[in-house]
Amino acid sequence: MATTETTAPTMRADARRNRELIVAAARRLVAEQGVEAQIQDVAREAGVGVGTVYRHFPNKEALMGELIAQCARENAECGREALERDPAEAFDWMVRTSCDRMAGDAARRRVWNLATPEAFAYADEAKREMHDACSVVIARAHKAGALRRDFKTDDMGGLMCGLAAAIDSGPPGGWKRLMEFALDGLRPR
Amino acid sequence: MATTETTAPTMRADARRNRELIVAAARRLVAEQGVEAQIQDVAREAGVGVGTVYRHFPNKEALMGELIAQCARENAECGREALERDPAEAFDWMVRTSCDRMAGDAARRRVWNLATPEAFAYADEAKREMHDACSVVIARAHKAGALRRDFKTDDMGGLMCGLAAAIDSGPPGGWKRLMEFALDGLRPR
Amino acid sequence: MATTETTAPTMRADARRNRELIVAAARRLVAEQGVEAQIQDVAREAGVGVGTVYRHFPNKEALMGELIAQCARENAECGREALERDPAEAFDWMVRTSCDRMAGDAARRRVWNLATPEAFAYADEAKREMHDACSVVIARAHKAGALRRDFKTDDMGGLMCGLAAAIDSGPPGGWKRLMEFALDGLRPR
Amino acid sequence: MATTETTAPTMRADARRNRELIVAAARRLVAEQGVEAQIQDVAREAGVGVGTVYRHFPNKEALMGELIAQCARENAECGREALERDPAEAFDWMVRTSCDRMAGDAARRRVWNLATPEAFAYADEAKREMHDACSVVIARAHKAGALRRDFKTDDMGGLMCGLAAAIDSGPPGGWKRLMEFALDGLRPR
DNA sequence: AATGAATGAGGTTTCATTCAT
DNA sequence: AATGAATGAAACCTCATTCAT
Repeated sequence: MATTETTAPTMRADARRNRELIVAAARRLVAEQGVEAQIQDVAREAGVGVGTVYRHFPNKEALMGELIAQCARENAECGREALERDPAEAFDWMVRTSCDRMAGDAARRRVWNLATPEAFAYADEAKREMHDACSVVIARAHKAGALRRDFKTDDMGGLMCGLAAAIDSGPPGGWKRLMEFALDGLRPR
Repeated sequence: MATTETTAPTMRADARRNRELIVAAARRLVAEQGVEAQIQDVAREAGVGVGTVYRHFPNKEALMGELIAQCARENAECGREALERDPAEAFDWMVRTSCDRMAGDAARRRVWNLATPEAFAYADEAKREMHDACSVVIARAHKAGALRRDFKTDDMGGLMCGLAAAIDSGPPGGWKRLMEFALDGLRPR
Repeated sequence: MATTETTAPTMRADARRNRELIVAAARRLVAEQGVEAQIQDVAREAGVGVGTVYRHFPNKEALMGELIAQCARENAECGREALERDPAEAFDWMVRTSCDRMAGDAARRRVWNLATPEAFAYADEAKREMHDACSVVIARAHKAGALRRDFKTDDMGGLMCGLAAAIDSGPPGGWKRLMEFALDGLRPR
Repeated sequence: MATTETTAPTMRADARRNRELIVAAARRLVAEQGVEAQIQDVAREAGVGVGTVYRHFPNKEALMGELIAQCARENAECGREALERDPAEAFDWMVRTSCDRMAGDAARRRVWNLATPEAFAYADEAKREMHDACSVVIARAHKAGALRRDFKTDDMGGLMCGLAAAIDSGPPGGWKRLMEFALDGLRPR
């Protein structure tokens, strides 16, 4: 489960702590400023030197990639949580919960629309994890007759990116209606 | 009537031509590289000097703002075109047509998710124009019973931003199904 | 004669002046500190901004390459001056004069032993010019019986690099005896 | 008699071994990359941590100084070996052998032209050792009439630096002719 | 004694903007 | 009005050195 991109269990305790501080700091700054956030500021916010950031991430793209990976993992977790619910409602719950969490965390939604392709490459494994988790929820929803059969797992990316963008634009809270419209559109006729 | 953002009729013919060349060049580069496109490159692509770019736009944000304004005006135009259609189908036609055009022109969709708030400020008037055009289409669609009454004009921004993001992510053409799902979701139950 | 690496005659007068100031400043600093000399310092020494250095040279290697090219051209010039002398003495004169000039200008000797291969690549044309000038001097010296026939033009590089290194090490002026020993060794037995 | 620069006999066996591993690693890397070689890489190549490098050498210059000292000692050794030969040929043998060994070991020649004065300061004792060994060979060669009387021990440095530079520049093996020219030049007329 | 994570000054390079020509 | 050379703050990244483990 732990990968090279993830906090390795073999890492020294203080190094692991620093790595987490860095990612958390980056996430906070990306929430405020988008991917324009600067490495110097990330370092200061994390309370470490720039060199420490570069010890953990070879360059800025890699750090952004880790942020994407983290958000992807959180979405995957959201999908896994959904598995404990009634298959007829799990898909809606997953989408609503993901949106709620994106609404409460600007980094979590901005990362999808702002990062470069290179940064995305660093998050490949996490994206697969997210994809896998969603595909189970979607399959069950199909079986329960709660989701249009022509909605495929590959559509999830576009859906969530779209909702992320919708949350970021428009007035606060205005996205909720849009999300419900989308969910309505996804239910079998 | 003419504002600083619009091509002033009092402008010398060659100046107006330069302005148009600059905006067109910027649009081409933004399509390729997003807002990271550099002024220097815009100038070269337009066949003018950087100084000329700055004669027409006080800074980069203003140029991006003009791009946003241009795209907003195109969407407004799309709304006005829709008025010539059956009110029951005009809204869907407007959304489908806008998406088609965004799909064929990366600048037209990226500009919404990448520009800074400052850049958006430069496009205020055009946004109002877009808003006005859409609100007529939406009002007629409501009256024709073709659109949920709880979909408001203010939701258009989020909808279009969301669809723009969906087009940019996911496989080519994959957005079409998502768009239809969204339109389905917007029809009265 | 003018190449892209050379001051182009089409360049604006002030730009050409700046370019020359930059190269001269770089040469002074390389004389003092070797290729470790910093671009910031070169800019300050030249009285221009860093950006101006980078407008004229894409990167540090290119600037060092221009220094190498300049020194190579000066050596070529030295070879051409030698052609006005008695072929029996021209080779010795060329070597002695080049060494004298290297001794009086640390950059002119250090550049050969300190620069990276990438920097050398920028000076290819100038090196060819130097090679061509030397080969004429050498051919005439061979014909005049003033130079061992087994000394080839391709040996010039090693000879001059060796003498440059010898000048830089050892006590001031001590290189002169070494140079004369070398010249003695190059005369036919 | 043992100095801080030399492997102290009081050093623990494993410490002495580490010191040797570090110097050997440094030499390998300097052969490849010159003095630009990084301490981090030296440590990895030696199979120790950076801290261990700094336990043995106060700073990078000191490590480079030890490399210079080592090469100087090897040259001194070469001089001592020459003492077992016919005084009439010993000088030539010493020069040829040193060049051969420099040709086969890039570090052994680069160290002379790339190191800083500070690094050289660390190698003072070894340089004296080299100087002493050479002066005996030279004195005997003078007595045997095999070497110009105006070639002094102090010229050895310049000669060897020059030959090192000549080996490094020019085509592989091309230096041999140059070296023989130089030796010819050093024989009494 | 050894390790390697952390530091941060300092390096190269970029690019929005200004201004002399 | 147009040009493009010049500017320099600020970005990213490196690496010799220190220090907690």
